[in-house]
Amino acid sequence: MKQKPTLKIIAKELDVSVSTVSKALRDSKEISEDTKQKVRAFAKLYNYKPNNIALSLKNRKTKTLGVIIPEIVHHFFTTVISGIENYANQRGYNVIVGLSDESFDREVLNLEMLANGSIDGFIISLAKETLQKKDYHHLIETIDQGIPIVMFDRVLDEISCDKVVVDDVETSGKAVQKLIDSGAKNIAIITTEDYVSVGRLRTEGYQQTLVKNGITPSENLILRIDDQFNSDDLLGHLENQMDQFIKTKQIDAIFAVNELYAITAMKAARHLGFRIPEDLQVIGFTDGVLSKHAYPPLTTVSQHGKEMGKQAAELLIDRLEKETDQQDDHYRTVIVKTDIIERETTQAVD
Amino acid sequence: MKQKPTLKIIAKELDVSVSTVSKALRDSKEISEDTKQKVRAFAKLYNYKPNNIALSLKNRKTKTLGVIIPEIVHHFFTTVISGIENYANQRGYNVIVGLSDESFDREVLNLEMLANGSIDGFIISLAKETLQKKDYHHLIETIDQGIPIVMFDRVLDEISCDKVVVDDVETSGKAVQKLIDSGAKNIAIITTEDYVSVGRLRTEGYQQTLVKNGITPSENLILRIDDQFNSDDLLGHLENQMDQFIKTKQIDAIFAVNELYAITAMKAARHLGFRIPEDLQVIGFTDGVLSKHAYPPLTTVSQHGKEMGKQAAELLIDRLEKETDQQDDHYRTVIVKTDIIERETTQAVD
DNA sequence: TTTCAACACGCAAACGTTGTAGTTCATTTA
DNA sequence: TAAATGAACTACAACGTTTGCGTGTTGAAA
Repeated sequence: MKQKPTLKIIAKELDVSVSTVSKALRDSKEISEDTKQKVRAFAKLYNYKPNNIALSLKNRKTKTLGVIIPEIVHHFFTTVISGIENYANQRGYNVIVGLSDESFDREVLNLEMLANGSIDGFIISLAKETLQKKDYHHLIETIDQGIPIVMFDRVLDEISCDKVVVDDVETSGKAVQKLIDSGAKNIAIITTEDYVSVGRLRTEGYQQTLVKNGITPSENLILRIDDQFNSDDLLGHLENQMDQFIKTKQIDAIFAVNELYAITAMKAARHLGFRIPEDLQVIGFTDGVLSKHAYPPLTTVSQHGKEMGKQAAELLIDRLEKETDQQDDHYRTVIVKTDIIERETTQAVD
Repeated sequence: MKQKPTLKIIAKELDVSVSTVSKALRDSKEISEDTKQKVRAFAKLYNYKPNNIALSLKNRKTKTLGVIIPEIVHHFFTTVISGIENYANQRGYNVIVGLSDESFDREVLNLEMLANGSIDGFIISLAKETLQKKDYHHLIETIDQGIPIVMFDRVLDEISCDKVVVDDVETSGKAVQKLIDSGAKNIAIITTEDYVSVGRLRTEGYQQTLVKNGITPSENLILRIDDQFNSDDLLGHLENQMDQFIKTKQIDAIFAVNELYAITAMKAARHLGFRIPEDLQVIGFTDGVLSKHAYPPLTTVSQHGKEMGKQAAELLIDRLEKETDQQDDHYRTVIVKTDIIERETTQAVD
């Protein structure tokens, strides 16, 4: 086990000073061509690579991004991560992931752990519990310390920082319009409780679009799922709620606020004897593996997670690298566009 | 924007030396109770937290694990990550993820970037390209430098290090046996090219089990998918191959080496008019979201990714923390158990 | 009064870098 | 020939910590 060479070791070996070695490797003109050659040869031979930690300490920047998400076994979030990683790597940054598990405390913990010098900035999507508690002190403190934050997907109007989102109300508008155009008359929405901003916004888009088409939205057709974070039998619970809902209402289309809800609703509907899309059309928000491979393949709106990740990383790194850190005022919110991916749970519009 | 307090700042403010502050905070008995009180109060007030980078430099350990995987939009790998994160956090470690994208070069790059002081050890699942090239110099060099590696899932016999795996041959044996017990006579396997060790091993298990049951394995019933890493229309390509295969053979059961293959095979079979499981039984390796929500829900063998992640992290941290780093000899390989999760693509055995 | 612990603290080095400010020596210039 | 120039290098400080050791002040024992 040969240990990592340092400047000091090379210096001793070559009988020059540490600074000479450092300068030689950085091709300073203070050093003679001769010496440079020697140093470079030696460095290559022993595979010298500067120690990142030492550099971080010296430069007061780590070239590392902290990404904090509620869940990692999750198609959308991983897509975003892959967008972040890709872009960040291109610009020479690494990525540390922290998982909040939808828990406020773990989110705070992660933020604090990483804020102590380990990273230069954060990309975060908030935990449900945080949204519910409305306790944002950790975010504010972090920003106060001069560590920039970029929020994505689950964002907060109350906090001023860069953000990357999808236009939730417009997008669900699109989806609902599609349903209407395909002949649906009684469109239900399956959504989350209102404290999840994206759920609320999507519900809003649903209602607005109905109104725009001369349909009066009825609370009756809104199913708000209370998913209690980690209920043991989440799936069964979900299916029950949907079953009850579909059975008792007179509906011919469902707009679901995420993939799981859409799939589960379809399952319940199928058990109840509905044919899809003939008797019941379905559109889901968020395009994941499930949708593509569902039976029948689910029409969804795609959030382009990879693009969101890329945008978030770009926003963050740009901010980190602009020297004049005085103009912290004008934060940007980038809205990434969405698309409806038509598969087989909707009727063709004629 | 108040900047992060350092020992130096506290020291100046309190008009004592830096060492006094440090010692006070670490509750050294060299410091008077009085001074300690003062320092602690001040530190709390200004929310002092020691700088991780400085600590890393001083202690020559970062308390950070590097995890390198081929892909992150992937149920199994994310499950493993969540197992790693959970356990690592408990023991005070952070996790940096690197994505190889199944590419050898990116794997090497990631390893090198992180090996320069950023992390204390690696947990890695090899890229397909690495497996194919059989070029392992980066792994060997890393270990040589004293940075421990734990491999999981896609591992290498040639490299001695800690490993976490599933007993692939035994497990697929179990699956095939289940198929036989449920009355299948002509069991096909859909697997990868042999350079992917897990594919090869699972094929082996398949063959052995057939033999054990007095059935002669036929090359004819083995479909080896050449998935060319990132073919554009991977899915269509896959479905075609499967369609051809199923159409031309006389089979009543399929054992697929991963979830995607299983799902796609089912899709193809359904189009060909097979009823599942009556005409064709299917078992997949790896239990993910797809399997659970497939139609019909897919019987699979579960790899318990979370447990694998936990084991890998434990192996790594234990090695990092045992001081006498002399006994590098006896590396451990932990085999995590698998289970067959029966859903609706197999017949009950009577 | 002298001596000596005990106490409470400061100094300096170290981790691996880099950049600024010297230092040395030989060569050119007036 | 003395002074100025410049090339090629070294020393030092700093980034934020921790820690072994040194040191000045006490109060008490001799």
